[in-house]
Amino acid sequence: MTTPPKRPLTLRDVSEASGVSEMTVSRVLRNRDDVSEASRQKVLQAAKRLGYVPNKIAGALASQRVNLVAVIIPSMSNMVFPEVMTGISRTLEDSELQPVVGITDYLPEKEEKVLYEMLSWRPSGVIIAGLEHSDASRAMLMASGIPVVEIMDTDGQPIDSVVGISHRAAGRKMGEAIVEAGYRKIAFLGTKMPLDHRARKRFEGFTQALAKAGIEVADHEFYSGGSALAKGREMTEAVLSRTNDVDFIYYSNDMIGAGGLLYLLEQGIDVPGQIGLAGFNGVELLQGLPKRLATMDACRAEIGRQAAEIILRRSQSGDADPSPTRIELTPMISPGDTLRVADS
Amino acid sequence: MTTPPKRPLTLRDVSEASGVSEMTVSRVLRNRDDVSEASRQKVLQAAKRLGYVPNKIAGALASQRVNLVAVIIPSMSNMVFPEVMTGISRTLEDSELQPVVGITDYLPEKEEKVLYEMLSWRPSGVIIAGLEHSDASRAMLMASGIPVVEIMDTDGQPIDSVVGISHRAAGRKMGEAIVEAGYRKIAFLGTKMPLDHRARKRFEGFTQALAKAGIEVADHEFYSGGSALAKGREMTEAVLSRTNDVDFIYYSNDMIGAGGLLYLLEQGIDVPGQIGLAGFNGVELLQGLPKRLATMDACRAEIGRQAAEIILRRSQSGDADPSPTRIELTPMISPGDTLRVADS
DNA sequence: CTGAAAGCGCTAACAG
DNA sequence: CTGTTAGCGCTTTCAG
Repeated sequence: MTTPPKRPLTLRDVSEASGVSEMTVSRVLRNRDDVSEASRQKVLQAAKRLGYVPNKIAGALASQRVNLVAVIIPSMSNMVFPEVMTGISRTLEDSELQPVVGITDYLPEKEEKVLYEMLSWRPSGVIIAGLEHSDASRAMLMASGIPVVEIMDTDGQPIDSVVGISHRAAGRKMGEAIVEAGYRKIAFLGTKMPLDHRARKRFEGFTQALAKAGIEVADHEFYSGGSALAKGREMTEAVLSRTNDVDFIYYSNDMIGAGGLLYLLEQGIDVPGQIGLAGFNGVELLQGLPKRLATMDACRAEIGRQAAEIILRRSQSGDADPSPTRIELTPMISPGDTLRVADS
Repeated sequence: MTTPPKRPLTLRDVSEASGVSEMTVSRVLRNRDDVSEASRQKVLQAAKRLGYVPNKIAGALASQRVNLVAVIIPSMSNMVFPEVMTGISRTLEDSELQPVVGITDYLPEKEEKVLYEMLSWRPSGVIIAGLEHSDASRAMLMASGIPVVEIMDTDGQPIDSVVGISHRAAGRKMGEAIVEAGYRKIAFLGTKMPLDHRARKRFEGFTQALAKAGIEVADHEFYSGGSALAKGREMTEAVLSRTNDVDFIYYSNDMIGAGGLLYLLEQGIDVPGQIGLAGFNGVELLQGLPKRLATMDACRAEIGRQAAEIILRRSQSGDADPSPTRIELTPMISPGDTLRVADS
């Protein structure tokens, strides 16, 4: 609160201002209880008066401890990862650990770069989306010697721990439900993202389920970029004008599904009587649509929570090379109003 | 790539493995060009072989330079800040600087905590949303001695630089356009967020514009939490059932506006003939709705871009106490399909 | 309960 | 172009 300093304040400044040794100042500022109340007050007062903010860089170097958790995700603009983040933040909130986010845009090279950058800060753990990484990334993670939790997906070989759902199974399950409900001419609309492995796996599981019932995907279309809602609309129109008698459309995410739903209702098409619809994710947005789109909850917040929990546990309990954790959550179908209930 | 080390690797390890001095290794790893090609190759090879990742903690402490930009925003789940982030990331992308995000949930205490946390890492600059901060936060920012850019809002006294729009003017402008278009019984629906100062300022500007035309807000309602789309729907229904002959609804954000639009269309109400609508933000989502909601672009990406630009400029050019920058962008109204064009 | 000494792993600033 | 010498600001450790 005195005159703005050119040089940031140090412990020494607080020490001098309070007449207490640097060491004791350090103790007070770290909330250790082996300090007399008198010293504590003197220090706290001086620190506040000066506007001292500790230098974590120095602290971290000296203590070899960094209370940061690197969270590496593909995107922040599609509703799914923000929810994962919420789960992570909530559980880390009242611990020492703090999440730091890196975005990869679904690009392996960028993932590698971001990972390198993050690891160079020596975080206490890494939470990273997906099981597919470049060799270099895998090597870095293995060499880092810190807990690694791969999230979202369980279809593959984890490096260390993993928390997620089987997207293959999710796609299969939805495919089965659709077939069971009696739909037969089924189209698929999704993202043109060769690097979105989870969407791909859902598609694989889906076609597999149809195949088992002797059905082939009647039509499909992939998009990239632009407003997902608008794309869902356009693609739905395109498919319907191209292929006759489509009676179901499976969308790879809720947002394009919502676009399709709006389009069909506008056209006066009976949903789910004439055409059934389903998406994926269980986004909150769906609550506000004219009809609730059938979907499947991807357990996003829960995945975040559990992943953070693992890092937390490990960073506390000595971290004595515990065995990797594997958590596979089971997403449920919400039929909403756009998927006929199977007669049974 | 050798056996996983218990202790993280250091420069010294690379030095020994490559037979080059620590100092030269350091130079190579920082891409300095005052190293012979021979040494460079030896070092690079050894580093890659060992899987060495530099320790930025130590580097930062030694060099007194941290290439991090603290970005402090209220939320990540409402479409507006992710876009700001995109603007920031894009312009920082090919520089040394890296954004690190902190979330405040619109809570001043949390802002204070996050800010303290961030500043303790001694970043190269701070980009922070809004002009309203606790005294302690302002003090920290002023004492930090690093460039500070307050974003989104220009209605107030900045600490240092500022990039944004006048939300008061934005509300006023929309109010004027609505009145000019001939609407007279006007309702307002918004968030119940005493701490969302920008929404409040828009509301103030809005009522002010109406007042100038001798009009009072006919009805209003505020919500908090839940799916914005669903809330927009509910609130719109509530207002219409409570107040007769409302001919315009101004929503404090596009998401609830979209909910209202869907509801009105479902009810077979003529938009904008019988009731006009407008939101705020210019979110991409609107492209997929049955009608394009009238809105006003908040210039989110541009704000992010310019803010980052300021930090970048300052951190490069010696940072010789340059005068604060002030950038006020001017948002334009997009009438879309839900605001009658003024007869003129 | 308090303090002194010795680094943490790296880079600035010099000297070769 | 390369190496040496001092720290960066804090915490650990060990004596009081």
